Amino acid sequence: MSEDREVTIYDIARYLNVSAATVSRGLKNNPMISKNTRKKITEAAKTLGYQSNTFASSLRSRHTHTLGVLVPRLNSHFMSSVLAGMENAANRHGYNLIIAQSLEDVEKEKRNAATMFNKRVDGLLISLSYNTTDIHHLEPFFKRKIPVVFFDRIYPHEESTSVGINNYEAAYNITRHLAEQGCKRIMHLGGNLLRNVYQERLNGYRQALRDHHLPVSKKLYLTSTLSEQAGTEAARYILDLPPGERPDAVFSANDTAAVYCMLALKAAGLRIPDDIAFAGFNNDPISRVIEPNLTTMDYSGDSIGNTAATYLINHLKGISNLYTTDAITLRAEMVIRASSLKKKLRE
Amino acid sequence: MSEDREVTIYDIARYLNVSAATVSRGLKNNPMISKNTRKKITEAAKTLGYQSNTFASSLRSRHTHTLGVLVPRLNSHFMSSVLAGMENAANRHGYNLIIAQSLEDVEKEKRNAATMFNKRVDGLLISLSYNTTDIHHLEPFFKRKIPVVFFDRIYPHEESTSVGINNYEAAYNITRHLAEQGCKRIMHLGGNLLRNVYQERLNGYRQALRDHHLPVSKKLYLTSTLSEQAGTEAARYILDLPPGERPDAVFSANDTAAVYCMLALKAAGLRIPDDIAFAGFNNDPISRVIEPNLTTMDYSGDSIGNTAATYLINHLKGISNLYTTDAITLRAEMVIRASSLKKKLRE
DNA sequence: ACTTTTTGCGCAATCGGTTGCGTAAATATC
DNA sequence: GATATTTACGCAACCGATTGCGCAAAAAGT
Repeated sequence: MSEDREVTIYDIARYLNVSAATVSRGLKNNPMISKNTRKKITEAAKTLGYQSNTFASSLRSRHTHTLGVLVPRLNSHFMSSVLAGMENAANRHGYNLIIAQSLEDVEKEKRNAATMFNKRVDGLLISLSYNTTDIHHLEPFFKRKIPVVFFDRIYPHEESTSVGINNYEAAYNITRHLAEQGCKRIMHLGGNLLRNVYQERLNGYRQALRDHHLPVSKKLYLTSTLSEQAGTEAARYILDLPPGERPDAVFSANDTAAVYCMLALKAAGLRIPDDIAFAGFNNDPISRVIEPNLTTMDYSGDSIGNTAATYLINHLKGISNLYTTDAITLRAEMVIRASSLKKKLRE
Repeated sequence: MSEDREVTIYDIARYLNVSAATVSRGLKNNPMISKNTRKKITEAAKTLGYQSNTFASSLRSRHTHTLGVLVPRLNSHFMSSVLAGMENAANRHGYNLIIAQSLEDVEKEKRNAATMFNKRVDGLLISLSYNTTDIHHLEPFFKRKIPVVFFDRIYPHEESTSVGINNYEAAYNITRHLAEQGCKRIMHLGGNLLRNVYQERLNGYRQALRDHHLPVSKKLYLTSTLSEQAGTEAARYILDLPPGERPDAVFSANDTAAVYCMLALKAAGLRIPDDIAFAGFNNDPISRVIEPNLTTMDYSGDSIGNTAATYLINHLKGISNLYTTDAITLRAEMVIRASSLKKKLRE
């Protein structure tokens, strides 16, 4: 009952007068063992209260059924959805997640990558920190052929796959939407260009402006961390602009900055969308609470997480091959809400 | 360089002409080994590209430096803050987190608890699912003296500690605040009473009503999952009430339900707070975006996570003893915002 | 009845560190 | 200079499961 020793396969073996090898095989339902013996083993395991020791197993079999997940921050709506999706997929396939956050710091990212490696995760799911410039720290994984899947904030690498959305197209479409609403001076709140997602959104935004013969001005482009504070500061920036140079629309690379910018502008008396239209990115819960509701890009963190994890697991199981796939692009959908619908087009 | 074998302590041992035991001790900075040898070992480890194998180590040393975290859902603002806090504390102390979600399902919670046990986590941090009625599934942990810390949704157990806030008091205070604003018919949107947090909030709410000689009516109490939809439905319920029986204030056990209830009521033409005041719980980001801003209970998920993890780790390190502490109660602070400030008291 | 194939299981090495105990050399003690 | 103590390290037995190989018994084939 409450012994202090662990119950091992040897105990089961002794109990049933078979060898530990047989028990080991029996527990894994190896067809090499007769159905009868297998049943006896499973029963004995239950009555003895056997609990398999995962690392004894891992040590020998050289896989851990564990995936490493390395993210910039855990506490954003998007990221927690991603994690939820990953956990779901992993759990469904009998994998576990060991999760760490870099807090946007390369050094911590490196340390975390090292621990993950030492823990011998079967695969790595990673979204890069703000200021990661190279991925030398992932070399150990590549060397040992431990599959790496990038998601959201990706880094092109020939031995790994990335999962995300078409940020260029999404940004292009959302900017075009603003243009079609009659906006002439469309501003962009962007993030760190080291990260593909922000670079691509900027590119899409710019191209859409050019295609609609709208000004691509440095005054209409701000780069920041896209935090609440950054949103508020962007509002300040806009209000300080000479009236003639003020944007009549803002496309923010995330919802947080958009919403806090809106709040500040509203407080200053600007009307949204009539004085200034708004569009965000992420479809964060706050985008459905702010008034007017925020037009945004909806792409499910859940499916990104799910897809990335499932894909990684399929590779591990040999069902698919990660090395032949460069990128998986998920659908992103524009959700048009009141914040970008100019009156003249409404009626 | 790119060999396929792993670099082990034996390789280092051979390289330096010492024994593997010495290498093992040297790598852990065991003072039994001379400083000189230790330095040589660390250097050799670096040049050979040695990476420790965590489970070989865990197998023998019987601890994994890994904490299991079992939560209902990953993707809520509160929970992701908790996780961020835990990850921080764990990382700081050299521990890792393996995280799983029960999706509010006891069965999944049981399965997850079992895997965590099999992975031999050094400790368990758990917040119970919606419909967990007992904690038999945690017995293996108690039996093997693996420390368990409950957080937020706790379960009294003499061999484990819980970390949370004083829900009774918080609910009492927030209800009193509404009463002091002159609200006479205060409604409560509550959660499943199986979970202490909701039971205690209900108790606090009721006691405050009694103390202020306000009606404690079943009509003014709704229990739900506190989801967005539940919030909207609560609004429907309120609107369907005969005008004389309508509440003039709502205290919701979370912000999500409060906000979606507010949105629906506003859409129906009610004015907040004049027709109906509102208070929530959690200080979720949406509470600062909804108009009017929502009065709520602020308690930091981050500190709950941090405290719970730190406490567990200190126990593991022998710094403190978990078995002597029953509960750790963190501070919760009422944040009064416009949603609960009645005009007459404003001026 | 005799060979061939299949089935069911055991032997023993192995995965990569950890650690109690033993011991030789170096240093201290008197 | 002999004994006591300390320092620094090696030996070898683990930790608990996995797995290639071998072998006997049972089943199938002729």
